[in-house]
Amino acid sequence: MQFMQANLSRPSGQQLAAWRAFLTAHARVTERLEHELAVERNLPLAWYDVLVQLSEAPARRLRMHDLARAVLLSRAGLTRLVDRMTTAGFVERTPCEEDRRGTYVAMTDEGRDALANAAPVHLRGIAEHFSGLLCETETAALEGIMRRIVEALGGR
Amino acid sequence: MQFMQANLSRPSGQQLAAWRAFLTAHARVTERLEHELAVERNLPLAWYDVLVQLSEAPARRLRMHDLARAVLLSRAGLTRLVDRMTTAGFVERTPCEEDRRGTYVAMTDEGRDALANAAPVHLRGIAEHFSGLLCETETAALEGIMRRIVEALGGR
DNA sequence: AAAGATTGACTCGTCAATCTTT
DNA sequence: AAAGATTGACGAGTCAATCTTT
Repeated sequence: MQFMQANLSRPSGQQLAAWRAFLTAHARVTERLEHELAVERNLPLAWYDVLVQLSEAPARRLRMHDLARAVLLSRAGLTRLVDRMTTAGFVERTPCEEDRRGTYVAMTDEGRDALANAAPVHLRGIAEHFSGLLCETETAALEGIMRRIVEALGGR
Repeated sequence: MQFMQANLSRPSGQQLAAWRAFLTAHARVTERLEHELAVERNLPLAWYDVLVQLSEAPARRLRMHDLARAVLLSRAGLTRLVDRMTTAGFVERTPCEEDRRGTYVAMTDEGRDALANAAPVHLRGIAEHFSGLLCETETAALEGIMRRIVEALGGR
């Protein structure tokens, strides 16, 4: 049955084309969304992402470790990002009473406002450059494929 | 007919889920491929990308401007990248005779060898973490969707 | 010893300004 | 004046080492 086996170590031309299209689409869309948010609301996408994660967390706060996982950033990288966002007044650190090794990052009211202000721009961008281009079937199929890829990598 | 219109400025929950899955899948797959190439061949993905672009170009060379477009990097960023790759002996700059403002970047034999050495690792990674997880129909559908997205953004 | 977080040194990429050629 | 490319100053992220708490 060897002849029926897909080649596991060499993507076909068609498969490579899909891979490249995937990379290009991601790069173009994210750079566009990044640009729109920067120009219209003066907010980096990474900041927006942090604010979203905090807004969805219980009590609007998360520990550094959990926040780092959520935003796909190393712990060291997140420390710097939170430094900047603290200076800007969007978040604040509070010591973690039950485990004093930890630190909570909590969204301030100012951070809440910044998120509310930026969300329409970002959501409009997603609709315009991504989800608005797919029909319902495609959206569902795409999500399934992407989840499968994440899970195959041990997607926590 | 207003009630039949999709909401163009607010993605639905399903659409947002697809968007997030897309972002996560991209981040996880590229970080894995980057890591495999770094560990097994000591080659950054950006270097690999430059070598691939040059290998596909006529006479194995491209002008900085065209190379920058191909690898999704600013011109300034590419200047630094080519500096490093020149030091490593993988590419070399040659002045452009017909338009002396320009500079050609050409792949050296050493660069050719590095690419040949790294390609199996990278292609195996793509097969294992991406294309091997999709059936033929899905691959074609995905490519179509991604191309549509790129084109909607004015996909040069 | 191990986990959570931070810091220092370093790498990489970007913007704005500059230089050369057209 | 405009295009191609490079440079300086800077912003941002990573690794390894460090500090504190468990």
